[in-house]
Amino acid sequence: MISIVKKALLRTIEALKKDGDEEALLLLNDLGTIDISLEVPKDDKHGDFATNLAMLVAKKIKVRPHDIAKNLITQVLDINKKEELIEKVEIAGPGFINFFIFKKVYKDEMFRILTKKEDYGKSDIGSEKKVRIEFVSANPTGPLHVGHGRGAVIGDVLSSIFTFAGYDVVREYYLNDRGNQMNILGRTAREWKKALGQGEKPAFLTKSSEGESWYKGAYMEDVSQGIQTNLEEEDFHWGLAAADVILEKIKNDLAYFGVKPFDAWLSERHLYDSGDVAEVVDTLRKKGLIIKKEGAEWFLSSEMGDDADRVLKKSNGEWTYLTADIALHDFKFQTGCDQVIDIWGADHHGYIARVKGAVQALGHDPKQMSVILCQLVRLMRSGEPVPMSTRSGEFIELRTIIEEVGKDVARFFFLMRKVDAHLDFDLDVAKKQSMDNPVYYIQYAHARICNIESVFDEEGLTQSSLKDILLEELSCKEEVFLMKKLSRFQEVIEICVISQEPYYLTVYLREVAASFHSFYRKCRVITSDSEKTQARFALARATKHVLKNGLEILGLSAPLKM
RNA sequence: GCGCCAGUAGCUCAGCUGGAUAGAGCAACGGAUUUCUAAUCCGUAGGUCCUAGGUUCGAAUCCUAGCUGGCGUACCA
Repeated sequence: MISIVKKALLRTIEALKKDGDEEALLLLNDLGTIDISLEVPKDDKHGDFATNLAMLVAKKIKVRPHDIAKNLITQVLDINKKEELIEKVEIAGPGFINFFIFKKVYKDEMFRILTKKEDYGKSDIGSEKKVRIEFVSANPTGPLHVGHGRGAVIGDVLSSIFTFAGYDVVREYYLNDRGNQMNILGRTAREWKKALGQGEKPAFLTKSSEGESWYKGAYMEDVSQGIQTNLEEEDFHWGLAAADVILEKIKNDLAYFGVKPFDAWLSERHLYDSGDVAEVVDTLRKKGLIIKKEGAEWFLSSEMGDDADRVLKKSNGEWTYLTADIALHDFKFQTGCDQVIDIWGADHHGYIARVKGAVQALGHDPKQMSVILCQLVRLMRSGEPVPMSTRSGEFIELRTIIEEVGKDVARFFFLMRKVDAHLDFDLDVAKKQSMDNPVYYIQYAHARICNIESVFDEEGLTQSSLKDILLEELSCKEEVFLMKKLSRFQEVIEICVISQEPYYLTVYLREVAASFHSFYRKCRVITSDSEKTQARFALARATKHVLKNGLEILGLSAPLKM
């Protein structure tokens, strides 16, 4: 929708260029550097779209904005009048250009919705492009908790949005399945097994264990029961066995949360076994980016924009996690994708510079890699934060939260703030069925439309074909507003892709629902006036498609009844 | 010390790349239901946009300094 107007503007500028107008040429040159911005004004007196183009250009070429705007709009009108797109253009305020679109354009868009249905809003901005999105990647040493939930939903929804926008998306999960934590996990599991054999709890739970690490969570009891490994086996094998059990649980919890299945499970252990790690270290060494110092091997990441060098190989001969992460990202780029997106918790932000530095050092374009940092989540109950720590085992599982408030509410809570905003997950609010909980508001709009449809059928009515629906029947403020709102769906999807931020879709769906509820109260759909009924019914059904497509992307149910 | 995120209505937060009179929900107050679902709608009230400077036609938005809160800054994972 918005792109149609933008194209009209660009065509106008092209036409100006052909006229050889000197001023226009200057303008055109500047437009190379200025991105044409078209916004939907808050006040509809300012038209359907507005641009501040003239003011931006005026600044550069020192001509009065008003003159530039005037020049532009005569051309715009000339060129676009016959297309029945732009009805009127005005100059307002300090130099805004306001565009008024023919109402028919919105009606056409409504018909497009009714024709395309579940495909409406799909975009081709991602066609021929491949993107890898890594998310969750929680260590297989414990169940998912609330913080993982946010990353899981953001990654899941972002993947869906990219898919909807035409991208070839690989959803991936990276598994830290080696290293010391596997030993600790294995040791913990075996102690549990031993203790349970004697009908006791393991000793490390009660006595203070100086210098020894354990996973103290109660879940380890169940985990160890699911393991059939011989007690004589070493810690690491116990660790792998335990990790398998835990990973199974993680997968179950993710499915329960409505996260679509992952396309790729990447294993840290595999990166070592395949020789990938040795290879990237070798490459970096050949480039002179690895030095020995204080008994360890350091990656000179400070030469690649990081603020310090980082250890790859510790003085005890073990590799750090960063080393495998470098190999991991090298692998991602080797698969030939256009974009690599990682979703991490905000507590990992110090990691970005060193991984990007390594990516660059290995000859890839760091601009093709982006890291989305999810700010941390604070779980609140009765106005108090609930304390959490994975190691000590004091935390609330994601599954518990979903059981308590429901999948839709839990997902929506994570989606209703921007990813970089701190989030308080208030359990008391989540359980209320009020406007603190807007997921119901959106779903209710959908359910209402479904109900209208069944009444429509019960009354024995049949839908007219689209060409017989009269635009004039949709003329009140609420109807027009809703039509305009619906027509922005695809644009919103594209904004979500560009900003890598699913949040805008939730805001948009809430606006669609609000526009619908206002329309519903003001305009009765099924009446004795059959032409009005047909027109309004078409509008309601179009609304349903947009709501349903949006809810589907967010992984929320679209109930027929509430 | 350094870095990241934040500070906007009583509460929770929007405010997109600098734009027109700073918005929404909750809470408060007043109204709407013989009607396709009131989990709804309409209205009223509510503001030192943390502070101080700066940039310009124009700043909640950008820059600088400071204050407050959260997180990070490991040869942890």
